[in-house]
Amino acid sequence: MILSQKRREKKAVENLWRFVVLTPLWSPGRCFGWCVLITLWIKMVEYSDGLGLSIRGAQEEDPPDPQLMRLDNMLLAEGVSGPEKGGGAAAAAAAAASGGASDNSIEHSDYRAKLTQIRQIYHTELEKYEQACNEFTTHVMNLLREQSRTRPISPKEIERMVGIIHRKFSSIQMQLKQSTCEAVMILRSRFLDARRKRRNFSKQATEILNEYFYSHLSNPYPSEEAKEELAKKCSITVSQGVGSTITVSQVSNWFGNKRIRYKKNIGKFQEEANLYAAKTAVTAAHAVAAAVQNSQANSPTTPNSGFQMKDEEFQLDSAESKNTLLTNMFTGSSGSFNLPNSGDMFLSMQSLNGDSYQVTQVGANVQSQVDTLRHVISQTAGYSDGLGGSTTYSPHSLNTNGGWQNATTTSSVISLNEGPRSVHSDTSN
DNA sequence: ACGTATGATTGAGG
DNA sequence: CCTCAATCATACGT
Repeated sequence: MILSQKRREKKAVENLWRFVVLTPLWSPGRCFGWCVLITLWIKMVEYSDGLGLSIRGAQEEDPPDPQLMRLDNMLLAEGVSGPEKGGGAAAAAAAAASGGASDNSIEHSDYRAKLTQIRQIYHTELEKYEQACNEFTTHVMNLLREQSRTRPISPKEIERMVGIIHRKFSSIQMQLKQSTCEAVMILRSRFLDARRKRRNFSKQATEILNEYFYSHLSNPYPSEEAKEELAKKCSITVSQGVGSTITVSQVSNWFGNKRIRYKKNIGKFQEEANLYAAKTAVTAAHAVAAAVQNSQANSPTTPNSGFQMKDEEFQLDSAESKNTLLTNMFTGSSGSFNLPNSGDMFLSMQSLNGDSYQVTQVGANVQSQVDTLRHVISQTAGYSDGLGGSTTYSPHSLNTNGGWQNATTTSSVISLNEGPRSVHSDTSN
């Protein structure tokens, strides 16, 4: 019941929004229309007065309209009708006051720009109305003066006319203020309700986040610092996108969604996992290659014939080719990955269909790099090394086995618990 | 136009 | 506060 009502309200607001957006707020046509109306009306009053008729009562004093006060207050609060500081500083202040100070500044700059636009329109229109009011007043005064030659016109009558005109114009002003208020409210709802303007993160940002996720698949709970760093990295790398700074809470949201969705069906994400594992593997491979070359200088017995992997080779589209590539890479089909067996490791490789396994023995002298490479092999994630990541945030739901997900996975996860020392690959240094 | 992907929100539970 | 789970609302690809 409550929910449906909520939805109805939402719909109503949406409809209102649509209406207002589709209706030009301060169209010249509207202004002109009002002016024409007023002219006609004044002429009518004039005429009726000339005939000695009275088409309206003479209530002179307006009590201060509470609604107008409200509108004024709101406009003042929003920084629309405030003192005119250059560049809409009041609007900026309003924007800063309404949200986090410097959190998503780019969004707010957009908001500010729109607000200043509204503000400008408001002020120009207000000025125009003022001017029109004055013009009308003088015009009517002239008319009355002319009429005073033919008939006596009391000062009270003039005063009354002026009062009428001013009232009329103030009602128009109220219209303007109302429209402005509506526009501001809509602007707020559009810009401050993040849900309404959901934007996908940039490719690079998701890449970074995915990279972190898949390289910390065993415990994808970034600490606060890690989140901050990720957020920073994402917003830095997003140089070309139309400003989407990613906040820490967005990173949290992202990881929350990712965990849930990854867990929901791992199969769907295997390809992605492979991809990102490959990516980290490539970077690690470069490091390994460098290490190999270094070691080659020391020990010339190490062959280095075929390990000239380029990044572009991983830009293949089909998962199969990626997988074969990886397989080749690790089975050493090019006859290259023969490092001195300083640290023995048995890595099992699960191909994408999950049936055929290839076991290859890889020895590496760089433990951390091997740990990175491990993710290529265990794309379904080593949930088993829960004791990794000593600094990572430990969630409440982390069970004693160390896995962040319950044992509901259907896939045959190959656990490779290589030891207590699980160095998390940290590509960011 | 429709289905999927995805960021954000909500509410429960700790 | 956090996370998870469900859900919403929009983006985006077809």
